[in-house]
Amino acid sequence: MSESSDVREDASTARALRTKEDILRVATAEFAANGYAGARVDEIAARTRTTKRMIYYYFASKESLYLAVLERVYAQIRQVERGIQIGELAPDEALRRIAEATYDHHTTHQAFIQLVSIENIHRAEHLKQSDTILRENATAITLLEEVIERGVRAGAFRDDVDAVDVHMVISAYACFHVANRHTFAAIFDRDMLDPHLQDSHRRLIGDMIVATMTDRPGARPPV
Amino acid sequence: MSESSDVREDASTARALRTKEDILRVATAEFAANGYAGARVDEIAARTRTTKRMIYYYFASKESLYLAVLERVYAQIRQVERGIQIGELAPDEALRRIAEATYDHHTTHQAFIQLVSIENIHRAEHLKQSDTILRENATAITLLEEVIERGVRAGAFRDDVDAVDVHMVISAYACFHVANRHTFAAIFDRDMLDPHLQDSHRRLIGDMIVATMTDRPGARPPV
DNA sequence: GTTCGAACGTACTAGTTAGTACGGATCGAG
DNA sequence: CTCGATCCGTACTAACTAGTACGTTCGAAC
Repeated sequence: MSESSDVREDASTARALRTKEDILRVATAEFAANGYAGARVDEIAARTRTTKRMIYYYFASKESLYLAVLERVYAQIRQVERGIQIGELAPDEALRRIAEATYDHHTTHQAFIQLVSIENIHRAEHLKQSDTILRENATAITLLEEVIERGVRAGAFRDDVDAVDVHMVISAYACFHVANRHTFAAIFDRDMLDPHLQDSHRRLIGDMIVATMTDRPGARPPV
Repeated sequence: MSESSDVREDASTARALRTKEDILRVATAEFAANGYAGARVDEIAARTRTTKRMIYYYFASKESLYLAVLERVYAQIRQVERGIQIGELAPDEALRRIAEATYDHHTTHQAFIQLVSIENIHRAEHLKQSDTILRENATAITLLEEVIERGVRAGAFRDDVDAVDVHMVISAYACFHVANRHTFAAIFDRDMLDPHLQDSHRRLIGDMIVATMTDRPGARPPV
């Protein structure tokens, strides 16, 4: 019985999965583009190949749909973070690689950054409901901890800046490029995501984090 | 006629100004807390000492009110930027002072950062309507240009990072503390605005920008 | 071929929200 | 006093939007 039921479910589930994925893809774009309150369930439905009824069939409510969208994009960045290979790199080059991987992820996943901005406007009240995100998404830190530990032990890195601080600095830089792109471009007439600037901007965050960690503040000669 | 009318207007205007300021103050908090679409005009009205009718009397529409709020907070940061005194400071110390002033402004004006985030979600479409903001708010750059020029001429600063880049780095760091506070705290269990961290976080952005500008990338010995 | 449950579509509702019609208060001017 | 302009409050509406009632299709199992 369970076998036959599984077979039927497998077939149904395949269609259902496609439908759900279709909804999530469209919903991600709609929420990212308009915010939680500004997003329209009718608009999401219109852009899928299914109907609003199906959205509520699979996701129960606008809020649950939003949460599913959030978990999906956080799962994607977890994948990227786990895929960073630092191998035998020296601590400074490892830091640079981590910074560049974060920069590349954020600039190529703009919906993620927009959703994080939106979530912060709402004081992370939805994100706090997701055990998965809270449990799994701090893993970026363990890699950084190991690298920094190596650098400090070798006497190359300052020891008063920890892994969470470094992650904060890198994230801040990469997030800003995407999150504040439009106001920055309007006021300073420079598109931070202009492909012509991409290489130098990727290099800059590496320079910054390495220069900061290898510098001895106070021991520098005056300019 | 114009004189008497002015006198009457002065009296009326005083009351009117108080009412308008009251509305703007409350609207700033409401928009910052809930986003543009999530903000409720009725809620703003309820929190002022006046009524919804007055909001439409003075500001015509929800969108115009939002724009007025935006212009007000941008005017405030202009004031702070113009008040930064670098006097005879050496370029590196001047950079540090500018970074710390930006950091202090952003951490003490969280509504400003939230409104900028919201405005970016909406692709800066409202901000682009404000000639004042577009014309006046790039002035932060001129001070930085002068300082960097001095540092480069003295051979102390690298010359491939310009004033807009430096402003971007400083803003990114300061904005992130406020804008992403809630998701960061939820995931990494660290409140970036914790008063106990304030001093070291203020120092870190100074360290970073000075270390980056005084460093010669590539000329550093390997770790 | 009938049954059963999962997947789906149409048409609707209840509640909310931006915006307004209309009338009233206030106050200086003449 | 009373006129007129500015300032203000109450009560309403038109439009929108999340969510649902109800019916249909489809495919596998027996």
